[in-house]
Amino acid sequence: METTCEVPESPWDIYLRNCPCRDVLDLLANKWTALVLGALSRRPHRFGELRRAVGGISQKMLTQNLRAFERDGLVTRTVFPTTPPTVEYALTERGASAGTLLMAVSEWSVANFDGILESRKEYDSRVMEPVG
Amino acid sequence: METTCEVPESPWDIYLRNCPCRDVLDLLANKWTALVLGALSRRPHRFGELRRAVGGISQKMLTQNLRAFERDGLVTRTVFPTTPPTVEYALTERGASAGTLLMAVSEWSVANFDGILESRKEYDSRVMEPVG
DNA sequence: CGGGATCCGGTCGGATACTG
DNA sequence: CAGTATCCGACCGGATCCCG
Repeated sequence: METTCEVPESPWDIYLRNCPCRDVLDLLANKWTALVLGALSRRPHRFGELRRAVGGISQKMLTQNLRAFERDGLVTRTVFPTTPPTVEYALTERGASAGTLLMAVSEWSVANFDGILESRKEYDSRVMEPVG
Repeated sequence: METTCEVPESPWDIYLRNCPCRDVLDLLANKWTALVLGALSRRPHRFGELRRAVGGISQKMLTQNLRAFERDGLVTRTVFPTTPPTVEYALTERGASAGTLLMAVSEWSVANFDGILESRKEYDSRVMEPVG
């Protein structure tokens, strides 16, 4: 009874141009993935609830992401036959591990934002000024 | 003289629609970011060397990424006045911490690829078959 | 409420050609 | 070698309308 501890090494090399794993990396490296999985990491959400949690995401993109996540076994979609319909999205075990990883990325973005802003200011003044 | 240990909590909330931190998250959640920073995590690279290390990346995208990384203080760009010119890209401390994070994401993609493929097969047969 | 379908502009990103 | 510049197609993603 272990988790994903026993994956020694796959034959896949993600640095190779046609490695099929790129699909997965592209899914994770998506504009909304980190935020959606991050929100679901806290607790299961209903559709509209999730839409409100992730500020700025459109209904289309949320649907598209959730479908992809469901297909890849990252989230489960449960429909309760109420009126109006209630649909709950929750992370699978696999989705939870991805969520943990990506929440770290989100947190890194927040924690390093101020420093990055300063780097940008310094870079821009270095590149733009001389020519003036 | 501390590193980034003392960042208790920024006033930023990345789940808010107009949070400027989204810029940073978008940079990390880019198609090539994880692979480029991952390659640079091993050791500094010259341009062409890096291009070959990250299979499939075009010269344009590599340049674009490296410029953005340099601007945000993730990599340094060092030019040696040789003929032909030698340019070396290396991670800063900030870039190294981002690289560590993103390498975990790459490794997750590889480690979970097989399981995800099975999920897809099962999902597709469940969704496509019934209608025939 | 939880979507599907469609239209459409903007940007991503590859291919190519040229420079020092 | 290490780029810059340009063209251009693909698709990303928002807005809108509609349905059960």
